[in-house]
Amino acid sequence: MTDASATVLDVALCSTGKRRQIRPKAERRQQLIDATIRCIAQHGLSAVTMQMVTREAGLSVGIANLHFQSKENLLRETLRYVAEEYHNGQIKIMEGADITDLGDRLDALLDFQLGRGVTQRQKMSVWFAYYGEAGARPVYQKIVSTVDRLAALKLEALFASIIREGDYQDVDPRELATGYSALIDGLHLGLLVTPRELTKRRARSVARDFLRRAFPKHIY
Amino acid sequence: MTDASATVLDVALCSTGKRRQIRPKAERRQQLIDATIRCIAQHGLSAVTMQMVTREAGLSVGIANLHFQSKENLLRETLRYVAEEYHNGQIKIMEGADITDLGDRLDALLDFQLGRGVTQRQKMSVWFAYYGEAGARPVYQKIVSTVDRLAALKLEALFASIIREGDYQDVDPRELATGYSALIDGLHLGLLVTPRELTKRRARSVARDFLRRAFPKHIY
DNA sequence: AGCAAGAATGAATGATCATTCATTCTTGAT
DNA sequence: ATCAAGAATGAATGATCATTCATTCTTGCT
Repeated sequence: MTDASATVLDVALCSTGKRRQIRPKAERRQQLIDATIRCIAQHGLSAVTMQMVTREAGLSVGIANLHFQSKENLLRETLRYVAEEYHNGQIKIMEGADITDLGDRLDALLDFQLGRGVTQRQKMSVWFAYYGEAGARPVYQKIVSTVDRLAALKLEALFASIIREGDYQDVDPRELATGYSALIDGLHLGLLVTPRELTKRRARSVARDFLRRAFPKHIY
Repeated sequence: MTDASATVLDVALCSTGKRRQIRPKAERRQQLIDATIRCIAQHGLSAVTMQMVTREAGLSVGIANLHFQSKENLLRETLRYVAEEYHNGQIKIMEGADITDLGDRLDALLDFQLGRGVTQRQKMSVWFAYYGEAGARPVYQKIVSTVDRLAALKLEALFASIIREGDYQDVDPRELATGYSALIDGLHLGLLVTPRELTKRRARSVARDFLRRAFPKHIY
């Protein structure tokens, strides 16, 4: 039996009993990005250290530089990941052929934007941590605005369809899309900073109100 | 003549030729807070150092700790200052006896919120830098939510008056106030992160649209 | 089994930062 | 003119951090 020696080795190698594992590059990258998200949410972007992230990931300090070359790179890729996840989700709903009714499509979008997945404190924290730095960091600004632009165009197109279908007068799709996006951003901010005063339920209701005022024939 | 010796001294003391000056405590504190705002806007909250702030203020490194005890304290007081400046401005408009027409009051509020003073990149950067950290720092959360609460109540009261005056049906002042505040926050965010796609002019127009849809008899 | 390739480790390094405090300077009262 | 009070300075300190790299370990191939 080799059990005894194996146990001793395991304990000596790591407090959690895990052995050193070799995994594909893509998997390690994702592990590190996930750990970074958790660290930013818990400690704030400005307090995140490489030691913190790698400990959170259950890996050694050297590995982050092996896969990302630098901290700046890791942070940049983390932002890209979160940004793309959010905007791909939106676009999937807006382009998806599975929903034919436009009112249902609006509902699905709202559910996604203010539903469980996105409004996790974790994701919102990351989101706004980067927004906070974007004013001083053109790199962040570029990532966010690039990915934002496409979603904005799709939303505008969806609104335009609804306006045509409902024959709404005096409604500009571009203006309305800008307003709706801003409203959602603002609600996310409220959910993050003043969770006591703004519940998810109320945030949904507020966003729905906005849409109902614009498209009364499609919402409710 | 003591001119020669004085000149030598001045040059030796400071590159700008200024002598060491003794100023009241309150004035130094404000100088440092102003310098902190500029530094956050230019370099981002996470890159701000004490050396950077004191150099920006034209003072020595030691003085920040003399007046604020610690960096954390300085950052906290800077947030408090920016938050109070914004919310006092709002409340002044909402309480001011100089404007009797409620529609005018709404206009004044909108002008303040999306006008020159507030939408300076500097102020917005600071604003969102702290929001970004608020998820992880209860202290920031508390400062913002405390000062936010009062403004939200006043806004709700203003909306309630307008609803009464215009006899608007199916409009909940609380819900609308939440929506409007979120919209303004979102527009600020857009102005900061994607200034190419969202101009101040368009932001104003979007906010005005929101209000017009809710209070058609009061706006335009 | 033995070996080469390269993934993973973590102690060591050097840089940067917040904070301290002995010293210098200014001001206003005597 | 002198002096005490305390405002201001900045070199020094110690802590923390990102990054490096010599070494160890794992995997898959022969």
